[in-house]
Amino acid sequence: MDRYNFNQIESKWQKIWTEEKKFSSKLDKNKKKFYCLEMFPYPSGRIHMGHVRNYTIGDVLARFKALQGFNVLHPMGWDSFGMPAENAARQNKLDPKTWTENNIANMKSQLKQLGLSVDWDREISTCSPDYYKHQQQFFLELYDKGLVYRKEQYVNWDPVDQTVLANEQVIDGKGWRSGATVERKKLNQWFFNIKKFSKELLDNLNELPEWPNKVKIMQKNWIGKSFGCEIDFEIEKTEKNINKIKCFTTRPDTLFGMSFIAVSVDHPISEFYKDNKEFINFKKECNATGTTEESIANAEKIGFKTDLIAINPLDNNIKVPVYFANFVLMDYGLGAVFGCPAHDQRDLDFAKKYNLKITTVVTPDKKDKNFVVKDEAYTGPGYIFNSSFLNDFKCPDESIIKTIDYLEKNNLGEKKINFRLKDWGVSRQRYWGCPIPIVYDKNNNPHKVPTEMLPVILPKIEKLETSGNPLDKIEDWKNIKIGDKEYTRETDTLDTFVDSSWYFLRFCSPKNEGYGFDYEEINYWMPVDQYIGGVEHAILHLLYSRFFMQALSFNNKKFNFNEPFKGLFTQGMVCHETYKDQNNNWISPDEITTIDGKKVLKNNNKMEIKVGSSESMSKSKRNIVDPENIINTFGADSVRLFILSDSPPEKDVQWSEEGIVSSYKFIQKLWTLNLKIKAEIEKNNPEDSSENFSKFTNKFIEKMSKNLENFSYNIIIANIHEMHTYLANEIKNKYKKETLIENYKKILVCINPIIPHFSSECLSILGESQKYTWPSYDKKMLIENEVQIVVQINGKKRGIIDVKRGIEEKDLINILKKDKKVAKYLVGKEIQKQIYIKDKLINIIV
RNA sequence: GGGCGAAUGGCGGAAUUGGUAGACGCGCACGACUCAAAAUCGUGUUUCGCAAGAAGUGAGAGUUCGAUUCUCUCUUCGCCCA
Repeated sequence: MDRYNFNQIESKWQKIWTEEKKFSSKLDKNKKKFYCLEMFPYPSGRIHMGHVRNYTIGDVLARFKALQGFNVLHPMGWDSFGMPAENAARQNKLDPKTWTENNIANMKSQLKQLGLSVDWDREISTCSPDYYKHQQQFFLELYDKGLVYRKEQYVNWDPVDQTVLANEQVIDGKGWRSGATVERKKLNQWFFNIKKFSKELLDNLNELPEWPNKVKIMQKNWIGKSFGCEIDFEIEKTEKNINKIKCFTTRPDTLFGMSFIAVSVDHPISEFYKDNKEFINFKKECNATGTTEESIANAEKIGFKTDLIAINPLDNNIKVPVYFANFVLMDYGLGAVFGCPAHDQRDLDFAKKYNLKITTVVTPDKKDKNFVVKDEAYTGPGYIFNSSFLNDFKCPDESIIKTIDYLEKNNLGEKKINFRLKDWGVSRQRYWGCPIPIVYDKNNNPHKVPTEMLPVILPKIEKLETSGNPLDKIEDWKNIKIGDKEYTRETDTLDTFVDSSWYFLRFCSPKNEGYGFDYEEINYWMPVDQYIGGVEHAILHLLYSRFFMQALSFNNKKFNFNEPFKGLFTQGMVCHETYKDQNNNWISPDEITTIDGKKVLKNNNKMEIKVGSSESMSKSKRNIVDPENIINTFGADSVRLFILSDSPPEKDVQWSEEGIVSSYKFIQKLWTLNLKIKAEIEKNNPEDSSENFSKFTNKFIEKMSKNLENFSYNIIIANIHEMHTYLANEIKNKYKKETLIENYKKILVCINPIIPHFSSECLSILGESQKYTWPSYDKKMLIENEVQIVVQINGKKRGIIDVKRGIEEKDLINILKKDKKVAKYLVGKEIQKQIYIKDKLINIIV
């Protein structure tokens, strides 16, 4: 019998789709649109299984929606700026542009082999001036709106390489390349004022019901709304002319337990200590720890005692020292907090180290007025005591409100909502990124690059040095005359997260010249109906994109949507077993073969392999399977089928040899079935009773429709297996030609989103052009006349009986009394109670 | 330390609003075809038991006629934040 030649058939259909521009999309207001978007890839050179999974999930949905009659937008592009290109350039002496372009060409052909229904006419690449010129325009637009500003900010500084490091380049406090201890250094950098939209970004999460809860919670925590108040602490007179320190706190009710004030080393009052040698050393010590929140949290809490004394506004007799402390950050709240050691572990650690007073003011038990905190801060609920007028208030809810009321009435402080979210630093001291369209005059004042001089093109670079900021060294690019005035360019480039914060808008009108997008197009296509990608972008990328929409629509009423992604789906990772040889070296799956059920080294000595746990594919563990090899061996449809089959898409999936082989075999089986059906059609049987077949087809369509909507793709594969088993048997019943064609066509359309090449081929054999649409099903036909009723005696299953739909309880009992299997449990017993769920189940209590 | 989620055969995983636990696949076993193997096809496969039957969804309790599903306590694992 003929084998299914996937090679020939898949390339045939891919060619047809390309030539017919089957997936090109146009604005059409008479049609309902569906914007299906997967997170675009970084062009690293080769696609990996994670891409295969991501884009298969999206493609299934895009094809399904297209069959349902939606006007589908399903674009693809390249997130093509970023550090790997620079690193590769240094290693391979190839410039980042060429390296990136080669990679894109390569990955594009790999993606095309998967048979994705992508509109390639809309392809974009963020490193192309056609793209980033609009980004520069947006930057200036935001600048004009006051949403971009420049300020000094700490960065991770590698003193050997003379370069700024990203957080992930800092390993155990050392530079990843030089190994030098990383320092904190202040640099002038550009910021997007994302904090301004904290409230909107938080509140709008409620308008995103199609987002996973998990992601919404992560964003909520990241934005970090906290309710509290700002309190003015009077400072006792010194020669320093400091009258007050303002602190933010969420626990004003513990004010009577206060024993110190801690301020950031960058707090304005540090000006008064800038000549103090000990303070300078202390500040240096603080800066020696990295800039991540984690490193600061894990660092030992240290303080520098000032000569200042603060007075408790609720009780002027309580006077406490003021410290500079390493755990207070200037960019959170006001850069100053008061310490209440009894009810905050960090404050307690600090107080013990510096021998400060510990006053307990919250007791878990209202009657226990002797409760004393010693080694562990008490942060739970309870009642206030030792606190004058606050005594006996319930803590925290009641007591906090009462304290704030008091402070406000007496002008000592005010209620305040604070957000943890920090402004987005977008400057990167890198070459391979979007140039920032700013120039500086001789006094170092920033100016916008005039619109007519955009884009600021990234200059070609001959050789990338290992140290310093590359653009800073290209003198003839850096120095520029505008009119007759001389300027120097901004030599930092934009964070690549900026590139991906608006690409979904560009896809709507990728060739629009004057502006980043066309309003008519985006107002038709946006928002993205279904966005699909890895959960690792749950916070930054998604939050930045949401911010970008806020920023663009700030003082601009031309948008008819305000959130970019209506639906979000986060898929799981692709995992594989890990292997080690006897010497504990990682072994790649390619080097392994199975003999007598044991995994051994293929080539050398047939040495036995240790099989480890399944983990996400990574270079370091060598458990990577290359998609291109797999597609060439088994075909795209087999790969699509397998990557969807074993786990629900939102969970991790384990790649396995057996699995892909089994998918490949299944496609062969489907082909064999197809040939049998074809033969049966040709027989032209005279008559049949087609009711059962139609019922099956109806049910199949219903299941496929439902499971496609719900992303239950793994169940869909099971449904297709069941369909195969059913049809392989059913076609023996000599159906008429018309019956066979009608039902089989519908079934083939249903499997089209999953295995499009196979389905298209079979449909075309049946004479179908490509104009087919998603079949509808008849709800009436889903109802069976015969139903199976589960019979339980005392809650235990004792049998199943077939009866007519809609049978009455009395009649059912009578039948049961005669039923061999069930009757023996009823003989000589009295029925106390019976529960009947119509057409489903009866439970008899005896 | 806090938040979120998960735990079901040898394995991946199914199971509407609480109503037949183990769909489908992998693996394994047996059989057919074959000189033989591969491929293919068929049958079986939660555990204990010859069987009748009993037990069974991480552990323990609870609600219920009935719990994988709801509630509480605990254990382990994963992710995020600190």
